[in-house]
Amino acid sequence: MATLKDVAERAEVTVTTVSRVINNRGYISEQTRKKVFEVMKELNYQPNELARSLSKQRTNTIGIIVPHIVHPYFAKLISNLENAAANKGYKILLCNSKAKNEKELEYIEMCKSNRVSGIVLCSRNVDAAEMKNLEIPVITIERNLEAGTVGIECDNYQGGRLATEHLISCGCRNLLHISGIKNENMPADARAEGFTAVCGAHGVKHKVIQTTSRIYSTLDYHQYIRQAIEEAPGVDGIFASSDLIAAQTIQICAEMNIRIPEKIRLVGFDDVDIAKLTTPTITTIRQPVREMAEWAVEFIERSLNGEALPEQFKLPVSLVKRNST
Amino acid sequence: MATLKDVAERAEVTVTTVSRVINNRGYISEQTRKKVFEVMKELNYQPNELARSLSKQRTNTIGIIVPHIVHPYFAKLISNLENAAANKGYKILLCNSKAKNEKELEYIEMCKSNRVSGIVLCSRNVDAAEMKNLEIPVITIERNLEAGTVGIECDNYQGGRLATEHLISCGCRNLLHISGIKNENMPADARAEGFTAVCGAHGVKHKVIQTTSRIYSTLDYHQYIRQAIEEAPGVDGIFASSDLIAAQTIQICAEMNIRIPEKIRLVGFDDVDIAKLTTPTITTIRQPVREMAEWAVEFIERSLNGEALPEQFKLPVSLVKRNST
DNA sequence: GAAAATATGTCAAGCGGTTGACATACAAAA
DNA sequence: TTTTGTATGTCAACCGCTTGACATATTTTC
Repeated sequence: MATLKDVAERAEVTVTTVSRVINNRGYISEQTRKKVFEVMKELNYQPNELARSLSKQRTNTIGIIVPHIVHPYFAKLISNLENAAANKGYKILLCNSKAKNEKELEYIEMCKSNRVSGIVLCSRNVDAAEMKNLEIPVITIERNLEAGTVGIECDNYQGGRLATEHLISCGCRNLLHISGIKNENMPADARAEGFTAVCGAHGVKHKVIQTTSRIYSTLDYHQYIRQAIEEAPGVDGIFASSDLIAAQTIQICAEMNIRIPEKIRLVGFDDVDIAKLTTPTITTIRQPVREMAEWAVEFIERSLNGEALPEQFKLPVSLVKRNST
Repeated sequence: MATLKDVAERAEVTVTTVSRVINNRGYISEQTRKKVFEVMKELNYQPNELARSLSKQRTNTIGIIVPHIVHPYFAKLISNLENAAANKGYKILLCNSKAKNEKELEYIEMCKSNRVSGIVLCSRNVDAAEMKNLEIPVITIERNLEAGTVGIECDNYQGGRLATEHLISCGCRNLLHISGIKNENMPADARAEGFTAVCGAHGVKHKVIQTTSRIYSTLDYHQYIRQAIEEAPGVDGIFASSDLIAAQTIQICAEMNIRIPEKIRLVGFDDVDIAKLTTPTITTIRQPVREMAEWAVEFIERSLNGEALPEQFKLPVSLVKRNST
């Protein structure tokens, strides 16, 4: 492959001049600039980003660590992060931790080795202590981590409230909340709190059920949902902690011959594509994923500029009414 | 951050020795090795991959270019590619071309600048000529490209045949195929050919309908599917060219009060998660995505070793029976 | 006891760009 | 006429690591 030097020789200038053209520094005549660009095209030259990064001591790479890629929420998140990053000239190093602690750590090391500008951590929490001497900004999304990282999350509590209030306003009086993973100290736990609070305030019968991390790793909640419904006779409203769970709930209800929304009303969470692909479509709480992604990239940039960052950054959610309620 | 030199000084050896330890080259006593590792841990040292790559002239990075990330097929593909890559020590540079030609080209340049070991191109075809002087192995997945790249695809023709034969064996006599993008010369076109061939052989009434790339960019086929069904009265079997289209077909049928599988039997393509999340679940043609991803990585490695590669590599598909037929 | 294997060290070039310091032109402005 | 601004060139260090060449020990092995 052509190098800076090749370009310089061919254009009959010095490497310094070519470098000036590429980096837009110092004085360069329009003529020289043109000539250099011509030669670059001729030689099919592409500056070696490795060398540049090494020299400049920065990479414009953002590492993303997620526990799943096919999970529609993370797919959406990744997509939005890639987009936000690309808009600011960053590229994405994608890591799938498969919700395993050791893989997560490995990937963090990997990101570090590659001198990423920042890490967006969407995977479950490794020991926060591990993060301490990282020397790289870490932004978490919907994860608790504390140790000097920025935590971006949506207003989960409010989301729980909105969903529950909506169910109650639809006439439901016996609610079930199928929640995310137990014992993981996740921001999403607040969804259950919002749920419980509203049910309590309205004096509505309610029950919260939590999945295990074993289920999370396969993303197959069916058996679990069936059991939950069977053990909650008379339920007339379900608040699922993700659209994925909600979609599976629709299937179980179909199997059990329970009509949605006639017999049971259902609200999901996330507002990912799948909420629009089921029959009926899913009423859900919309996470502002695009904004969350944009802020993640923004915070990485700010951190690089030495600006102070918030410990926590919470974005508002909203209810999207569809056909499951 | 700590450097090789720091480690060497602290361990009271030379950088050469440390490098030998890290790269497992030459003679090193167990004692020295241990000492070096200790110091590395002490200093929280991570070798700078940029410098390594620059020096070694190879990166262990694979660029993936897809037209969509949230599309379940690509999400699955990305996930499998990441996994196959990680198993062989490669990392992933993720690029979302949004099905736009210019973005695709940009990303190819970007991959080149970053000296990726290879590019897995799942996006639509840029001008093949652009690929010629790339000096980087390019593997396409389900795309035609010719110009010295390896094309991995599943047996689309056979897939079309399997789906159609299945529908006919279920008793269907009036078939509709809702196909992928028109005028793009994609391997997936063979699905329609298989469909037509089998229908012809059985003397079954049939019709093929093609979507436009405008629809592909939003992934919302609803209107289009509705129109297709309305314009094909008496249809009793639909072969959709993706599970995503099949899922939307289920919704449209529900709206139109057409029961699946009683009135219309439906077969999808891909076998992605969504096929299991709809009601009814979708009978589909399974693409061996894992194998395709593994071969993609394998071919990149072989190319790096100077081994000759096939022009085309076709993998077998299979029918997965679910509840939509 | 000599050859071979093992275990380090020394030195320095190279990977491909970036960048600061400094020199040298020539033009336009004061 | 002197400044100042513009446009390049020259030189070389530096980013952090790899690697080949060569030297020098100490152990093993035959």
